[in-house]
Amino acid sequence: MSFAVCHRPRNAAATRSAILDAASKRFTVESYDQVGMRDIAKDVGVDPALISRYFGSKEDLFRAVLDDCDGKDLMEGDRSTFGERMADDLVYGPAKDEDLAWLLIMLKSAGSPKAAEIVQQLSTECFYQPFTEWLGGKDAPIRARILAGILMGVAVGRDLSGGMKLSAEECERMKARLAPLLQELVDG
Amino acid sequence: MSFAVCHRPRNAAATRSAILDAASKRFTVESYDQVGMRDIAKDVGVDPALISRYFGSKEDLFRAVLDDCDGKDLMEGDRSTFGERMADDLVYGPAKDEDLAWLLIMLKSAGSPKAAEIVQQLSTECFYQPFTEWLGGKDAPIRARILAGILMGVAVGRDLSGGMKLSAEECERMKARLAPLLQELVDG
DNA sequence: CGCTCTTGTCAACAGCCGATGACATAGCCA
DNA sequence: TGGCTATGTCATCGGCTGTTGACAAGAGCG
Repeated sequence: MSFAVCHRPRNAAATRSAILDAASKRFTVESYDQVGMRDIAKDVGVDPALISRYFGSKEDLFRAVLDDCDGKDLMEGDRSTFGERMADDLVYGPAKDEDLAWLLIMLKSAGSPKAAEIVQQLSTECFYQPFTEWLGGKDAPIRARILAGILMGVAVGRDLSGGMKLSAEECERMKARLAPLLQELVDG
Repeated sequence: MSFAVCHRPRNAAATRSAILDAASKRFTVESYDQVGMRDIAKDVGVDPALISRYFGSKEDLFRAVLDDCDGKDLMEGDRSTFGERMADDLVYGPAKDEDLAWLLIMLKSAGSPKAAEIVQQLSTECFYQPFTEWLGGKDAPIRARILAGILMGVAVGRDLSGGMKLSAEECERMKARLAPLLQELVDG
């Protein structure tokens, strides 16, 4: 009996990108420590050693992931519906959590000192600064921090309780409370 | 040359409590995965094996810590100054982080599946339920979740950036924005 | 074909962790 | 004093992780 394994065509750039993609997905869902090289490798269908070869170390891979996602997803929609959209993502997510990629990675990696240091180095330039500029107006840096905090915090609460555990009506009420709260911070 | 090491008197209850205390402090500052039995043992001045003996496993120790802190600290002050107090703790902490012990432990442990499961089991009974009752009024469960989320989220943001990195004046402005936001959620 | 560089795999290492069972010692009681 | 139990220590195991160097297989080219 023989199994024909489906090999991807040999292409360094493609597999590199596939690794980056798989790693990104893992890091948004699990903590830095929890994500193993072997997990990512299995996702891509590749030997773990290859990742080390391409990216050097786990830390470097993490850095590459952070460099890769620009964090602009949060700010691409209409300003006037920001609160509504985010409240929806938070309550009914993690369906469209791509918007929150940066925030979720920051969040999940807060536990590990190594990851936290990397995030600390990159978050300002890659996230807070553009987000602050997008916000604009009075106290923009402060509003940015509070907004990011709320989004992360509610996401934590959701994950910890295993999916928000609220009735359909309660979900709507939660959305109804969150949306204006967020929108007010966007508007200044 | 001989060093006279100061041994604590042999007392099971006292050392058990000392271990619990040290573990609690560790778990509020570092993530579940990051805290090692050897660290806690070193804090207390005890062999790591003793912890396993007293508490069974690391998971059981974590459970014991969670059972130990009742989470009532958040609710013991004056309701009308809740927003002010919490905003102060968040911006100028972690000086008085005892108030936030439950929240910080929940937060720090979100990364580890094992810890998250334990938190999930205990958080409702030991934290959310009393907090919700303390809040009272309309949509209390939802307001409790949002409040807990905001407190955790802003704390994450602070830790990640390494201590809020704001000027004295900006800190005051942040407090000024956070306090009413929190208070409004308390008042309903 | 034969050569060579790239792309990927395999086995193994060193380090850390939590947990275990055998051993040592302090303190109490007869 | 002699002994016994509670209390604490030590050495060690098995498992997991990131990383490394040696090896195998594919692809372009003369």
